[in-house]
Amino acid sequence: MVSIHDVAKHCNVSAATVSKAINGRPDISEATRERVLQAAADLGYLPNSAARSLKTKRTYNLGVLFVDKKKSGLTHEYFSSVLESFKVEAESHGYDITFINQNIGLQSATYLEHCKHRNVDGVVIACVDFTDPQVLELTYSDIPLVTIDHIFDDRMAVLADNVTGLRELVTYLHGLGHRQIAFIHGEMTAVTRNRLASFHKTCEALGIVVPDAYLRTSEYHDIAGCAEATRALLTLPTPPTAIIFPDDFSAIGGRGVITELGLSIPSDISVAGYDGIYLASVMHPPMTTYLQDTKTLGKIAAEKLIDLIEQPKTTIAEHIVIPGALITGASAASPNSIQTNGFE
Amino acid sequence: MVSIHDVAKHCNVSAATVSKAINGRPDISEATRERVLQAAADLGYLPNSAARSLKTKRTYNLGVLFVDKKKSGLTHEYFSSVLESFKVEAESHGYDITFINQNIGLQSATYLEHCKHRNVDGVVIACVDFTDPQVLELTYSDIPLVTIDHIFDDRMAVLADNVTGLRELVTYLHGLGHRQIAFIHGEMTAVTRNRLASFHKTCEALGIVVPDAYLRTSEYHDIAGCAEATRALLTLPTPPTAIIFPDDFSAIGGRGVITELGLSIPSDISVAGYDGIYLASVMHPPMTTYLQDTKTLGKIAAEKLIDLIEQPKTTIAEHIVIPGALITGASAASPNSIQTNGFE
DNA sequence: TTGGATTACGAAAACGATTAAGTAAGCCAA
DNA sequence: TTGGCTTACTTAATCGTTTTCGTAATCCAA
Repeated sequence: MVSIHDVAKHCNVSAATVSKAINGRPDISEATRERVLQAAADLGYLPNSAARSLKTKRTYNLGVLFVDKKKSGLTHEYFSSVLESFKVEAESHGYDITFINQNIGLQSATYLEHCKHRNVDGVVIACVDFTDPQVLELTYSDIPLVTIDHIFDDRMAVLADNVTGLRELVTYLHGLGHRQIAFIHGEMTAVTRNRLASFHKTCEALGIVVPDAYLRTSEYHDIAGCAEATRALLTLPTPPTAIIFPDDFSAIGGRGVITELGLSIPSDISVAGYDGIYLASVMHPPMTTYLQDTKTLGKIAAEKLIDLIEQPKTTIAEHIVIPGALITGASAASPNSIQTNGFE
Repeated sequence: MVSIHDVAKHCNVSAATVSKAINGRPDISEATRERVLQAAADLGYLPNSAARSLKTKRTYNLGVLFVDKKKSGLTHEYFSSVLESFKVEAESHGYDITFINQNIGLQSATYLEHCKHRNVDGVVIACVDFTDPQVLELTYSDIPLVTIDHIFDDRMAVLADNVTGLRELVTYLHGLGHRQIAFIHGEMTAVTRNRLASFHKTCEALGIVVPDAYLRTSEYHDIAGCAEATRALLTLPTPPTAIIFPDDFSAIGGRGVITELGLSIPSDISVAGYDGIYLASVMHPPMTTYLQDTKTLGKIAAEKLIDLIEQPKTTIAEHIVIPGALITGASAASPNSIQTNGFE
């Protein structure tokens, strides 16, 4: 391990001078700066991040907190896509990414304790159970923080545009001729509330009547749950002609039940998902869905978090909504006469 | 920030005593240990990892290096699944995970330099281009290291059992009656060489003749490439009755072409993938594939890496092969007479 | 020539921990 | 009573940086 002192000795200067040269400080002559930098390169000097952050209180490490109900972890397609983009952006600003967990060494700790122990400069929170006391503790702390798809009053938040998403989906289905639209929504979170409100508002505006039985809950990413909810909808006296699922992934369950009951998509029933994950585009027929712009979501989250860290005075906590895009796949089409005759 | 000195003052002992109490050192009385621990808890003391690792040269951080050709990053389903399991295991041993990149702050650096700068205790390498000079530099260093699905002579390696995988797939297809089996394999890596060798060996043992035209290359995870290769196979004078794709994901491309040409799976042609990702099970018809045990792969990789770190003297670099399992989906069936009549 | 700026550097303290070495107190045996 | 062990601490150095402050040298204006 070659330290700053080795470089100093090699140049006949003090360690302080080396530090200044490396960090681009002004009170040093151009000649010595070059001499020092050359020596550092020759000796293979690398700054020790532990020593540096012990002094400066800055680690250039960003914590990532992600815990979903289904324990998908990194295999969650929507999240891993957001995270990948977050990571790329963070790295371009000189930050590294580390995962937050509930350990300090072999002892268990809260998320906040873990963050303090590791001295992360900031934290991004996504997809967690936002009612978890440990998550709340973290959001009440003074660590710079960005939440994804959730708003904590005065905290920075980056959100997918769920209101527009549901409006566009419903409007599109309505345009195809559907008047009996069911909505299987995820468990009650901020995201779900927005989607649900937008669903109702859009239906009302379009004059679509939504029977209570057309609304069902099934956890996000829960294939079995979505299958069950779909089965319930299809066995109603007047089943819907179109179903909107909680997300593309759980749609697998819903579509499975439809096929199993001998119905075909979209001639017998139309379906739509949410998220626009890759999977949705390769299903047969491809999913009509609302694409969430995960790339932008992750990038903006990183940018904003770094703003909070580097310009705390002038950065105000915003709630940034990232637009998505309607993807019209063949899973939705005009309802046939048999399907619609019992209604309207 | 409450430090060890604050706790010391609060207990009227020295900082050294606090450190010993916290770290379970023997030369301290049970009474003071308890007093110190209580005070630490009361004051909300948390050890500062930067200070600690500056002294001890141990960070309890594990670096993860993953860069695939397609820049999938975390969205790579196979890898993210391995990593998730790696992460869970590492955390249970008190280690955190951090990603390795080519930056030190805003300056660019090699992977090795990044590791040294951050003082990671060990590194896991997966899916990278193992001919990349920077990856080689890393493997020639003295950092504890585990590679996944690749062998660097004297380094620890954890590998999926590609030999058994291909043997089982070929044997299964042969058992269904196939004698014209094509293999679209990925770019030439250690993994590919193993699969290819096993493919040839098994075919030979079963008396299957493999025309050169039945072997094609298409990069892993490359849907378009796999589509093209499949198209080439299907336009041969005597097309194969079964095709093995590089992986489940790129199989999407191959299956697309088959459908596009008006053929149906498996009545006209059988297909098999590799990996056993979730996607494979939800395709219609579900993929016959070889499931890689990503969970075990990740877990063992973490265990072995930690062994290397904690018991360097007694841990020998092994090449551990993790068995997978044949998944028989409806994408493969007995070839019909039309398909086979031109041959055998 | 004097003295106030400016420039370029060094000395030393500090960050928060760990740990080798030193020591005071207590105990016990001879 | 003496001296050798233990036990339970403390002292002080150290890890590799950063940063404040001090200072010698140079310059320039009066």
